[in-house]
Amino acid sequence: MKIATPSKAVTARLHQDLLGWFAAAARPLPWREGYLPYHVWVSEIMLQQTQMERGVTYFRRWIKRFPNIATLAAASEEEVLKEWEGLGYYSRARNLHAAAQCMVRDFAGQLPDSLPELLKLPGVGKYTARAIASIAFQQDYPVVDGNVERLFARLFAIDEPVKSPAAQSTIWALAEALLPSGQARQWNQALMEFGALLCGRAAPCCNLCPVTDLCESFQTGTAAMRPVTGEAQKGIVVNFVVAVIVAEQRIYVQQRPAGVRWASLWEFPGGHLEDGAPPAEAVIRAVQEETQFVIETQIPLPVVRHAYTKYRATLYPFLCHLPSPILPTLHTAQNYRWLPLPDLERLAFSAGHRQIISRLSKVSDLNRIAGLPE
DNA sequence: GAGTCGTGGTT
DNA sequence: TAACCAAGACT
Repeated sequence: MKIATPSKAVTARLHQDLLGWFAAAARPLPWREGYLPYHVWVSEIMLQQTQMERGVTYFRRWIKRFPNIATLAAASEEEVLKEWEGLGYYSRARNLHAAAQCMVRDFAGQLPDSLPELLKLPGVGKYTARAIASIAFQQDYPVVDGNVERLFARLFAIDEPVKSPAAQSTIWALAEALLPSGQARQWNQALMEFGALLCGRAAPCCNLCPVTDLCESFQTGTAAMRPVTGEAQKGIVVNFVVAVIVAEQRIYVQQRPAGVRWASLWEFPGGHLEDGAPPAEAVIRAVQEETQFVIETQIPLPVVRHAYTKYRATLYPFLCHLPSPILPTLHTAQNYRWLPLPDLERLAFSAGHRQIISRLSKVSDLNRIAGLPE
């Protein structure tokens, strides 16, 4: 598709109205208080595929725990993942950690300020590198995120899927052409903020929009049909059995290996549950295969639903214990621990397993079996 | 370049 | 409820 470069008059109107709107309506986000490069970088990584409100919550906690690049670089991976717990896409946290160590090693503990150097950092791609260069360092680079895609799809009536290579090429070219030199920090944020607050996905606030006279979708009544998206993806239903094994008042947890989903996070053992198979029997087999423990009793715990990426999982957790009074030792490459229930708070679990833990404290049988106070 | 990487909110 | 998706990156 071919979209004409906006005229000088249209460009000037957009600059005036969107920058003016942003000056009045910008949310007071924490990283906007001083635009410290470290703050801008962390916020951009956290906000990837993440809603603003959650991002801000995690950001405040993160900055308290890791106030600067040096403290982040010096932290352990386990500490980093614990701070990230619940936010998802955990490679972002590992990349943040690795990039901080890279900055200490190669850039005197500072964020590099050139686009090519930023692009070399793990976890920093086309969007994030330009966001940091423009917002933190006030360099003239445009950004295209989901907000800009949606806003441009409406303003310029882009009628093919915005994620398609052709549309991406068009949108980036428009972003280049529209960028007001010397104002990239405010302009890029203005586009994204406008997309988030006024030109949202579900309900574009056209009645409040200052540029409806320039908006091709508004003029043709197609704003609600933009942006065009690709094929819908169906969720895949999966079921798992999970064993909370208690012995000598401690609970068995193991660390997931590198390179898999939830890498380096902690979990309870278990396995896939075949359709129609009895969960109480499956959990015995799954635990024996994974740990060689032979579980003696299984008490069903509340079922947990956990959706992640394209999967919709149902977890069938069981409270289990071992016949032997001695904590078994494992000879596996996998890291594992036997811990009292309160100590599980210090480890990072996936959201599904964290849900199981949060319900454990309410299970009186656990208190009895584990010998904890009722 | 299509698939994969989480999670909670919204519709 | 099932599907969509929110300041994407990586393979």
